[in-house]
Amino acid sequence: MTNKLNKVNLTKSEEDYLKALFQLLIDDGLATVGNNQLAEYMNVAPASANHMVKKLKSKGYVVSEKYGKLELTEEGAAIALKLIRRHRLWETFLCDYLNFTWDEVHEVAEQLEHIKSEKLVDELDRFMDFPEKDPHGEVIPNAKGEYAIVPKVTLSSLEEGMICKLVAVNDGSVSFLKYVSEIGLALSSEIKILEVRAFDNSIRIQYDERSEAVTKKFADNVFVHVINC
Amino acid sequence: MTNKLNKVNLTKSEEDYLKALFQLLIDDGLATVGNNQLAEYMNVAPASANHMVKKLKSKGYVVSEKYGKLELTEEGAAIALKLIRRHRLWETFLCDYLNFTWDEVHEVAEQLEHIKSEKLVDELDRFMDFPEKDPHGEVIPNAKGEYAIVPKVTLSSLEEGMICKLVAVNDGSVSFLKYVSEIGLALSSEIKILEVRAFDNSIRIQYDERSEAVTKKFADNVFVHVINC
DNA sequence: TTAATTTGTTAGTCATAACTAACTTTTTTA
DNA sequence: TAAAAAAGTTAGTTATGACTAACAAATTAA
Repeated sequence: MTNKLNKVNLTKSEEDYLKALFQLLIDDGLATVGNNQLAEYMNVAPASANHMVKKLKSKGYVVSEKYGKLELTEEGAAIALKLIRRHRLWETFLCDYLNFTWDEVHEVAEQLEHIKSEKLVDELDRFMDFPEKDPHGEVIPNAKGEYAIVPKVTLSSLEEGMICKLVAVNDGSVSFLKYVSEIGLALSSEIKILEVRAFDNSIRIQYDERSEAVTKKFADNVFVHVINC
Repeated sequence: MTNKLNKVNLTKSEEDYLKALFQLLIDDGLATVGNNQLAEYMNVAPASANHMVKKLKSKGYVVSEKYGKLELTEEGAAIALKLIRRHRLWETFLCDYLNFTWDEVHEVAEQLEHIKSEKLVDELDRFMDFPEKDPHGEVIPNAKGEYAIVPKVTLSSLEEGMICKLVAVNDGSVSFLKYVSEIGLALSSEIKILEVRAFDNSIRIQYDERSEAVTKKFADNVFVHVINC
């Protein structure tokens, strides 16, 4: 009630930051997100992100202590979810009705998601008969911001031929994290299971333009969303 | 060729000004447009318009002498036409597919027309099977910026029951212009012909919430686009 | 044709949102 | 645990596009 006025007319930038923070925190399943991480994700200098975080804190969308990690308030998360809903609905529209390909939609949807009109997006949703997933397989939140959380599964639980997306990595083991980045894996990497060796449960995966064999222990600590099976 | 780089990435504001100037010059059929007129149309202070005009001149979209009237270059007009095309296509889409009403479309189309993607608008055009007019009866320019110019007719040439839009007034007679504004008529006013009196050719017109009787001489100097007959 | 009005311009300010550079705090690691 | 590295912050600059206030030129009217 007190911050109803604040909600009106967020700038495109404010919206982008809230969405980015949401993606880092919830969608990519990271436990903590810091200022520099947000800056890197947004492709801006740390000072720029810091400035915006201050602003979003003063407006009640972000919470953090000085030198501490960032969190979204309920209001902040609600806005981010609204943007994600719009983004995914537009992507679906572009692919299904306007002959856009998988790789062309993102840039345009990034612009379309900022159009201010509740009616526009809800009518678009109705026009397409309330699709549940976007062209990348991501779940589209409904008008209330509700969406089915696709449970994260470990890479080790998949079978040959399945395709998945890396959404998180377990624990704070430095050597493990180093290993992950050294072999070129990153959040959002798309991974295909080429082969599961029965005798030791090691698996051969393909991602980007390379393939790599990893142990079960490694795969136990990699969380993915299944895209295709 | 030399200003190909300039063409890339106009800001939303630059686009808005070019479109406004086009509307004033060509669409509304005014002979000359000055800085303050542009400012008023854009709802900004004269200084703001002046500043932007300078910028657009330096980029080769506008031509004018100091203290002189404003004109668009071919490049400037082409950009304006592109925006008008986008605007009218989106308005058509909103009305025909997303259940928007006549009066709801404008504000949203104002936002949508700035989305940067040639493919988006051309595919939208194809999806709707290349509509020729928008919901307000305005002609939609094609992908090359070509459009049929609806000839301007005088108010005096219309018959009872016809509805039209005021798009221009003739000559520079001050008393006439004062008369026009004193009875509450303005550019874009929507006028219905209530009655044409045969004995002196005077006509009774209705617009906004009022009706007024005007002489043939008056009606000879008012140019309109016919909306409905 | 001079005075008044309108129109156009310039100068300086403000907010947004980016930047670099310098600095402080926290975390890591040697 | 002390030094190095990483992470976060602050201060000051830049560009865009608004604004007001003051002023100059052009047009209109007395």
